Amino acid sequence: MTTHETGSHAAPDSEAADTEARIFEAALRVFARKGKDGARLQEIADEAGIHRPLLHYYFRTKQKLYEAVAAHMFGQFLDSFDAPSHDGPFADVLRAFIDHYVDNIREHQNMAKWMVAENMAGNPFLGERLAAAFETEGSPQRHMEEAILRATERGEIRPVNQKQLMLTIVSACVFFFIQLPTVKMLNPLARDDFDAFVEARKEHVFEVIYYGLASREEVADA
Amino acid sequence: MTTHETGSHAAPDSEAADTEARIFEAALRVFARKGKDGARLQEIADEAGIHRPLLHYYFRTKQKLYEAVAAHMFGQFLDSFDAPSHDGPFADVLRAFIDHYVDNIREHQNMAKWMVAENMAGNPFLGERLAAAFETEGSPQRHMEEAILRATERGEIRPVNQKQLMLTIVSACVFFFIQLPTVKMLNPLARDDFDAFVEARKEHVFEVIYYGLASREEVADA
DNA sequence: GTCTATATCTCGATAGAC
DNA sequence: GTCTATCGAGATATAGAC
Repeated sequence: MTTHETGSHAAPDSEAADTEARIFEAALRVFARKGKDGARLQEIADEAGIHRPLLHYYFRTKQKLYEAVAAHMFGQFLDSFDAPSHDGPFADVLRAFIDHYVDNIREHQNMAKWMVAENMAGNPFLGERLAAAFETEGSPQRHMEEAILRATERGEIRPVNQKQLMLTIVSACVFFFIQLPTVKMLNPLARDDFDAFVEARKEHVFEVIYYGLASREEVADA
Repeated sequence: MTTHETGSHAAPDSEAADTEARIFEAALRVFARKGKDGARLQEIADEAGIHRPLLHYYFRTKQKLYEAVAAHMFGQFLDSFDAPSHDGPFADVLRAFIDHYVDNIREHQNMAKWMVAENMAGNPFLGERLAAAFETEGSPQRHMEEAILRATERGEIRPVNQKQLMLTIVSACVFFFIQLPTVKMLNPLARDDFDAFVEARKEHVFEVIYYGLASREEVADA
């Protein structure tokens, strides 16, 4: 589930559906920025370009609006871990995962912020649901972890704790989106040409994680 | 500045200072969890075990309380990037930085959450101040970046963009603290023995970033 | 479906007794 | 320095005209 289902107020002429969608998208942004309690309905209404009472007309209460937003975000959250399942050289699998994952987060930055806000608030829901998904053998969320296990068993890569590695990859791919204002201050490329920065970041993350920093001769000695 | 300066209400018998400190520490936690707007004075008062009006007695307004908290957090924020300046083999410098940095964030998890909340809200302040610190030659915040540059110039490590690398190291060291509820659900060790998990994580981050994943023979070929 | 007006409630802040 | 009581502002929610 990645798209917001329009409610019972949908109109054929699409004007109403458009208003509802604009409210919903504004809510995605504001809830992501401020969290559930910090968000203000006035701010959502302003960003949607509508008057506040319309918000109640379409979603009745702040609680219900948040629930609709959270359900939407949660669908994107699970989808983001889907890795294309393929079984080539591990370098290719890793590169494809980083590419796919970073692109997904770039498209769903509000979801990433919402996920972080939920965890900072101490809410265990996301962890519980993700753990359940990871326990299901062959689930899309497990493809990457299984690829790591196969690669270590084959000796294709050196032995590594696959949970720690997943955490490192995800951290390197997500954290800079969460910290964008600071990243843009420290890195001119992120400010001037964000897409180019994102592509450079994908390449850097792949190279550091796959090859590491040590000069080749030094690693050969080790 | 890493400790909260007690206000003008300090009493010699330390009862008052104790109450003020308990309010302040509760405020650190609640503002970290919920952000400035999401935090409720009632929640802070409950966590401090006091009645709400006492909060106003010591800090007058929510705004002033937040400013005191933010000043405290900001001091910790700048301190966290201080790297012990030494010039041994890069492997040692990297290991020391990871060790120092992770220990610091473990001791100041509220600061890390606050930093993330500020960035998610779009506040440029942290980025501006950190950028200023990074531009000052020889500042403690720049020691690590300078160590990376020296190591690449010497051929001690392969060529790498030092800003991207700093971002990767910081991401790998901080993100799991921000995502603790999820990490604890996915990783039994993080739940059962958190300190052991943190030590294992330091080691993993060092090894992946320094040596990478590729098997030693494969890297020697590359 | 959208607007104006208003009711209701939560939260921040103050007054005053002790 | 701490409590009870209360005020006033700001936020959510509803009523009713158009």
